Amino acid sequence: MPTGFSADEMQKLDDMVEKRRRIKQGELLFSSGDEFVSLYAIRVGFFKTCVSSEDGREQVTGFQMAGEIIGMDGIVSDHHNCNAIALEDAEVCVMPFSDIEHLSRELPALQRNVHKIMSREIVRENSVMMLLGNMRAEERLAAFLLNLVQRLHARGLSQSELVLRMTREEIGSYLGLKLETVSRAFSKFSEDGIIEVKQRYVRIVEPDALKKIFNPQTYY
Amino acid sequence: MPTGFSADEMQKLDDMVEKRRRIKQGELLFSSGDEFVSLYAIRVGFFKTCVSSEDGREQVTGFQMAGEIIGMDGIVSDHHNCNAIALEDAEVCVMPFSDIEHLSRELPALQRNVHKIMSREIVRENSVMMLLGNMRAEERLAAFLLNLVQRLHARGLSQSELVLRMTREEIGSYLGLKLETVSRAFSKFSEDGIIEVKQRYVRIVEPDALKKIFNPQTYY
DNA sequence: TATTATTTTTGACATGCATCAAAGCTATAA
DNA sequence: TTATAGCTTTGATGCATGTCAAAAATAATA
Repeated sequence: MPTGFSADEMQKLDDMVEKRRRIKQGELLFSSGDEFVSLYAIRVGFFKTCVSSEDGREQVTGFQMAGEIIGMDGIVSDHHNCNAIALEDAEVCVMPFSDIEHLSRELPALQRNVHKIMSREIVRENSVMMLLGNMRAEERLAAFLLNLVQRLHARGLSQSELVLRMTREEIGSYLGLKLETVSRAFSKFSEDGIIEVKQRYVRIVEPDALKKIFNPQTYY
Repeated sequence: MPTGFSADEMQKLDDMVEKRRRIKQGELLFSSGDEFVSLYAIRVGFFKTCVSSEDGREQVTGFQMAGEIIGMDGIVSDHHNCNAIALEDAEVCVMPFSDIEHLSRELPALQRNVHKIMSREIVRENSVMMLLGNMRAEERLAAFLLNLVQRLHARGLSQSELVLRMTREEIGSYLGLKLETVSRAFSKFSEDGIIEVKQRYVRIVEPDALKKIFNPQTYY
């Protein structure tokens, strides 16, 4: 959240985000069909969002970490359109959307922020579409790992080490691959000395090699 | 746009959308990297939006028709993040985003509308992710055709006949398929008597059969 | 009209990933 | 410790879609 607010304005923002909610690993923050009331700012923990078709196929649409906002899918129809599941014990700020709308009429900086957050999600989904539509398995996994460490690094964590919060199956669902294919791609990267993997722990040994796989052209 | 505005408010809305722009077939409304200034409401015509990776692969991220809003990808970074290309001669309303933000502070109904439009785009992209991640070629094409006629029907056009504004290759790019695969799926549907195809013209003979292909479970 | 370019269709073949299966590993509980 | 369940790895095989190629249909241009 940007700064530049007066004390009074800060107070109103604080009031809006005062309510907290804890979600244990495996529990739902919201699910498809729930009435939409609030956006959620993740304080601690890690989530996945997923949609499922009527015949039971599931698509993970994103992984969200601390500092990210979740729930914008619900605005259009006043009902949530996906499930949000905690991949580890988590805590969120509950931000009633009517409060957000009300307050952002007074605070242009907040208004702008809300717009940017939604636009960022649209742009993110655009690049997932590129990934799903055009990339091969190893490119997808490289893109996924690079994106994860980049976001973790932006939160002050390592840019070379990470602990995956999700299973191979969930990664596969996000990347449009089967879990076996994800596992094989991990093994391949490991054999090639690009990463070290031990279950959920991953260390990126050769980030440039990963980037080259993700985007061959830049390194012709 | 919803109603319920006063005469004064309607005037402000009118002022905001007064500027028009014509785009000929094949021309760009905006392209990736352009400074973001305005959203565009399509008055007439048909667009595609696409992103391209540095090594030249292209992904069509959507097809937009009259009455739809385009350009929200630009908000997050103040620069557009995709290309918008007219698939037929088109005309749009230019809506400066600063005006939209300013006015939506006064008009809650407008504010709500802007939020819904962005949320709708997020939800749409979620279902494209499902399509790209989980569905097979014929399911994708069935979903695509059903979505198109549904949107055309909502505009007062036929729910069984349509003229495609895009090539097989563009359909394929949107659906994560090669043009040959799209062509084969069209032929298959045609052989099975589900649709009639003649180049860009398509008539849906058996909508239920299409829905069944799109979503087998509902019809077990 | 003839000519050229673009788009679409169809066939033959190749391949990347899915599927099926089994074993190994890890974590949790008894 | 042993037992159980869940997750991951690896191998063998199959299939849906990609690739390559050529012809047909259509549209654009001279």
